[in-house]
Amino acid sequence: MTRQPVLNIMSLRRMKTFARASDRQLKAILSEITLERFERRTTLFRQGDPSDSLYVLVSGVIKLSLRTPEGEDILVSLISPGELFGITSLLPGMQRPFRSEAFSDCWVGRLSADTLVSTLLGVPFADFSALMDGTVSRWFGLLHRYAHFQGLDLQHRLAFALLELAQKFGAQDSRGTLLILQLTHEDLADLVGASRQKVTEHMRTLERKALLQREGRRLIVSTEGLRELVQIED
Amino acid sequence: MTRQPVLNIMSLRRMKTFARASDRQLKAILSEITLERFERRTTLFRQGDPSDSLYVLVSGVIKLSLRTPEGEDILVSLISPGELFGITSLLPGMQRPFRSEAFSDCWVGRLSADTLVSTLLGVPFADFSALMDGTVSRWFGLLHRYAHFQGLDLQHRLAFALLELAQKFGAQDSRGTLLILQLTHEDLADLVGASRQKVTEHMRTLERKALLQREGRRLIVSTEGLRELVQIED
DNA sequence: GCATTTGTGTCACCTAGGTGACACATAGAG
DNA sequence: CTCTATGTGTCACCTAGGTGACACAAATGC
Repeated sequence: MTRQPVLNIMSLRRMKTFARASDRQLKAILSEITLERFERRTTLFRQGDPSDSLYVLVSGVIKLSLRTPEGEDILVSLISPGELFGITSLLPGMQRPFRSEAFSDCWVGRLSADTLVSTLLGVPFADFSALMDGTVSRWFGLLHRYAHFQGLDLQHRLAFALLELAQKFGAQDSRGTLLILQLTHEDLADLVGASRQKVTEHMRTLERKALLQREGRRLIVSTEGLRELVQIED
Repeated sequence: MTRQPVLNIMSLRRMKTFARASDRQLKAILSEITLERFERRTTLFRQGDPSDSLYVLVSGVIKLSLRTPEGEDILVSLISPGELFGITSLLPGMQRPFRSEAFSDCWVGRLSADTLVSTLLGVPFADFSALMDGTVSRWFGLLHRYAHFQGLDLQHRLAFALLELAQKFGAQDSRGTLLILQLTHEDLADLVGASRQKVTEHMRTLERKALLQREGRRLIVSTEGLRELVQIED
């Protein structure tokens, strides 16, 4: 087993996140970081774990990935030394969206998101976290969507997109969820990354399956039906 | 033209981002928000504009989209009332990554990211912004990558991925940029969303085009060459 | 109200890329 | 040094989905 690396003020300051911090702040942070070693191929956390702590990669490479219900693997990102990861811990009450595994032998520092934020900004974590939630969490949501879309066929991408839209722009209606939005098939195509024609075709088959009806150009979707469709393999 | 909507403490507090704020904070923010009207199909900002201000959608729907070099449109997100958008203004020195356009007639509040952060958190914007940059900006980068990957063929996705890796894990070498990373074709496939076999094939053609050489299982990429390859249509 | 533009439905055709199968190379483990 | 795992190269085949083309429907402007 390799010797534990030194983690001091100097080495912290070389990392982008800590470049601007004062010696006092870094000292405080250092005292809260736990160094841990992970051998190649061991996992740090898995999808669905509570997102409690934040990690700093000291040495090695970390792989963030996603396992689809179909058993396909999606490599979301490779983390290089100096980067922070496990960032969902900055948002309130999140679960880990990705699996994290040591791509090579790694040394990793672990600290609480709270410590980081309150030390660097001197602000209650809850306030910070709420602001993140109101702003930047959308990026995360979109990232999540795109990553999941990898290797889904059009049918399923469409179903997911419709569910998302129903959630955001849906009004309850006796026949299902009414989308208060005039989307053309072209818009949907741009959203799911497909051609206008194929979207038309698949929308018709969804209609035939009664997961979808139309009233003029307004859509009424059956959220239960769609959810069932996409969760068959979940 | 529709009557200008009222924007007051009550209406702000119904929005997720402002739910926790005090009356004093909201009052301060209100005094800094400028209400603007955008008719359907007009654009608020376009890709590449400086990311100076932050927007709150008061009514209507906003569309965030991306125009690929190939002329394809990618619909990244639809924003519903109450949401903040133009969030890149929270990161230092960003440009707008997406085009923003009124999908229906909209009322939009505009304020500076600085105002929001210093009012809600009472922290210098630069500090906040630096922390965001060190943490959450990765989400943004990934989102950007996935969005751009939409409708690119494997060849180009691979090229982009290799450039990204070269940037992150590359060491300068007489023959090009050496990747200090033992990636299998399977890993690359998981990264670009393709099958192992096709990745092998395309890697070989990249080798034949001399954009890539191998030394055992290490890769040496020609960043210039790859950049040229992907920018042909840029 | 009519004319023009914008959206929908449905073809037939074509190609990028998925899949399975196998031979060969290589690299760790013992 | 050898054996087994894992990775690479390359087939032939198949299918989801892109593309162009056109008819019809529905909005929208005037």
